[in-house]
Amino acid sequence: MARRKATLRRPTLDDVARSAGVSATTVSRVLNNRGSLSDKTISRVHAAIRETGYHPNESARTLWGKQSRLIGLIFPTTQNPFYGDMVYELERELYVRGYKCLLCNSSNDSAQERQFLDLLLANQADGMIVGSHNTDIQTYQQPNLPLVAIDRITTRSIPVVSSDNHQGGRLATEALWKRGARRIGHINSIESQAAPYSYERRRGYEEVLQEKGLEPKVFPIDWSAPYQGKVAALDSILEGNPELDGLFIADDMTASLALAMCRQRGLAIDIVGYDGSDAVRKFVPDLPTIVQPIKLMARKAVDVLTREISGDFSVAGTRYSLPVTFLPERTMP
Amino acid sequence: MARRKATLRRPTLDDVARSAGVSATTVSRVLNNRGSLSDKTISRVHAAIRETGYHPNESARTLWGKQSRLIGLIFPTTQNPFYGDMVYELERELYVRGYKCLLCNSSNDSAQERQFLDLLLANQADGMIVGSHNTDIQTYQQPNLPLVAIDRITTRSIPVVSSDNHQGGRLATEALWKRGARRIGHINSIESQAAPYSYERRRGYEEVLQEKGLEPKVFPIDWSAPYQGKVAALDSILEGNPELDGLFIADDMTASLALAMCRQRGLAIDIVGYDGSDAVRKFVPDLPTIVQPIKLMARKAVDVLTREISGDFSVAGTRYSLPVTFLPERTMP
DNA sequence: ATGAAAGCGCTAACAG
DNA sequence: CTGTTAGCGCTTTCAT
Repeated sequence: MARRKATLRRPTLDDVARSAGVSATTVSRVLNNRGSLSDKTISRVHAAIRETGYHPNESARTLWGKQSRLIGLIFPTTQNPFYGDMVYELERELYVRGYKCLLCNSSNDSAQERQFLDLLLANQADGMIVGSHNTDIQTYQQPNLPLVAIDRITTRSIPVVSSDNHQGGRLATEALWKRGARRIGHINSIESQAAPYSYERRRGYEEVLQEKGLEPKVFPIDWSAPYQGKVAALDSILEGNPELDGLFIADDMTASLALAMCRQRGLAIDIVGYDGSDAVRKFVPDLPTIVQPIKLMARKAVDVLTREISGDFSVAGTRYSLPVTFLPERTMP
Repeated sequence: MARRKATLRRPTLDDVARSAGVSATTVSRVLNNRGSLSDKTISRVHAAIRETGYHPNESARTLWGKQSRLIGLIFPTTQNPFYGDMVYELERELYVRGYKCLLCNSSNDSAQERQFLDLLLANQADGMIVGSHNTDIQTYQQPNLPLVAIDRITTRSIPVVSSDNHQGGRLATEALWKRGARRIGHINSIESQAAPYSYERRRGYEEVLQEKGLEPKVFPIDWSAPYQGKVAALDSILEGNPELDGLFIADDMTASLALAMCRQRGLAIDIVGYDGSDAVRKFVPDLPTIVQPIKLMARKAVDVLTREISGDFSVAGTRYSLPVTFLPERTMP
């Protein structure tokens, strides 16, 4: 069997039509506000709709050939506040444009990611927004598949929306300089786990130091290390470089930890982080950081996606780099 | 028009059938592994599927009467780390059981929430998991609508999964006592914005103080106040009650702010928060807190939901209270 | 072991 | 202004 039990059957157009004493077509017309209808019919149909508790069946609509108005959101995990923010803004932006979101937490696992792709294709998704890690997936190459990448995926032909990482690196470093730091170090992820554009933050940092005639000092750290490991790594940096009076740390998580450590150890090192998610700003308001324009990025991503959906693929391969800002720590009065 | 342009048309069962030289029925059988097929046919169909780049159309399947395997997740916002965690765990748990998630950020707006309900009904969602705020929505009363609430909604007939708020209040207060505090205050939300079960945290707190023969001191705070307002409110509490040496604050966000303020002001007040989301533990590892078992709650919610989906509504109205734990601050070596 | 045909709920030509 | 009819892609009797 498998057929929905009759008792659970939801009312259909026909049910409404019968109840209103008109044809299904007429009901459909009322629902879609198409053609010309008499006021009497309209109100009768509306009454019948309310009576029967009718809800249009989107599957049938989609099947007929319309858009599904379904967008896949593929991100590592909403557990990460940055992605939590991004997914939130994307969903909001898509909602007002009449799209709904299928949430796909890929855990940065390429097998999982591939499964989601199939799933989305099978569900007739009109498009996808991807902020997941894997660059090597062929499936993304499907022609005519509306797709936008957030800060990842360097494949030509896929438009990318990201924050201006280079400018972010510059801003962070300049802020540290302006605030008086002269021995400014930079902590970033180890190469293997670097986001494709992460090195640009570093480039911004190095540029500014060069302009000031200072020596860059870059320290790679394993970002996925457990707490103890991170503390140890930071400790060795701090102890091995007692001259440091400023640190640009390319990730708020690590930056907040470093901030706490410096406090506890009585080190006067000025620290600037990166990301500026809502959570960081609330939980660690005393951490100066570079804020990514998450809302803007979401809006731009949706703009580009909808343009693709409407058949305009001229955006293919374009990269949109959105402006970041420096947010100083909040002072407690 | 409206019809998908021919060039964008995705391959259908018929396309595969033609390419494999069999009937659509046979292809369907291969896909669903039903009936008896010859090995030759099977492999030929598989080849054709690969060749044509075929993906089964879920809309058609759903339309035919099967389940949509779609679950609606209605939560205020994934921007909040607690919901970010919860939504992540729910999605993961549902995924392994073959369900997909439609993400609905309701912003605690009841109009928005109602719209999502319609949307989910229209999209043939098999069920919903709701962690949003509004208790007064009639639509949730739909009979035979598989629905589980997380920590909200007190309507009889809807099963609720929550953490053991009463026990959490007890644990927090007992921890403070054990760590030496004797003048223990409690900060909670003002009544109007209280989550339905939030008062239970307070009850736990009051109980323990009573057992110890101490006087409870409860301070209500506007949780949605902006930074400055919250600082002011906390300040007036701290200044007005200099005898305090312990504070149980029913929300990590406020707790972390209070922690920072006490530090800056040199006040030796032991603070315990509530929630223990992944983000808090990473950003504010030095905040002792009561950890809600988010993963467990997600699993339980999905358990209950799937039971409802399979027609077993005996869980209606049941409340599942899951155990919380006290997590001390991480010490920096 | 395979195919033909009917129908899920909806929409859009085409009539009237 | 409204109804009739066909068909979207798929699954399943019912034949063969």
